[in-house]
Amino acid sequence: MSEKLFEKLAEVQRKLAKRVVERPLDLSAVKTVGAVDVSYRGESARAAFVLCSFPDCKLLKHRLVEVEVSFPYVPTFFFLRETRPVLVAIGKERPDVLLVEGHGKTHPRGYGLASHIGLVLGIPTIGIAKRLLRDSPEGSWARVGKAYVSVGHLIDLTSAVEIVRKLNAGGYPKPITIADRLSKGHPTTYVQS
DNA sequence: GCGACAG
DNA sequence: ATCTTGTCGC
Repeated sequence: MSEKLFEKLAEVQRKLAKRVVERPLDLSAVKTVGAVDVSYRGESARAAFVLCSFPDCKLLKHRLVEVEVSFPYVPTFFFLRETRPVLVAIGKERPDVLLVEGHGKTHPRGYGLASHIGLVLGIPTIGIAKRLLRDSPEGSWARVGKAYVSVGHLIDLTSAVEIVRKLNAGGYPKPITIADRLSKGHPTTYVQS
């Protein structure tokens, strides 16, 4: 139906991918880690943001927002659907590094949601996903527990893996799990602060 | 039979 | 993701 539009958007992705910065991140300077995840209820998206201390991973802050869905889910164009809700949930928070549910460079065009959020906010981001997409660039991901980890922006795979390992809890990064439950409204599993 | 591209 | 059913693989 809109084959032309998606080819256009794919070209934009390939272009933006070139602006992604991949470099080591000094872990000793990381004091806070943020995480975002989104769930859906009909036409509204519920996005949760959580802020945790690092490396002890204590919940410092959390926020839940509701935003109207503005784009359908189209494989490899996932970022178009979740960018808005994610940005609203993050608000003015700027964690030292942000975990994003979705891919970073492990995307057929090297530019998934995690990279997009990192580029837009200008902060280090890490992509965390449960499955790989077809045609993922070779060596662009690493498995930590059940999670596929990839570079979002302003970090390299080695640093990303190091961070995710320290946050691993039951096979998935704890901050993401908390954000996931928060977005789905499971009060008892995240209530604290 | 119905199919498998993040969520 | 969400719904939903039974169950497991080409």
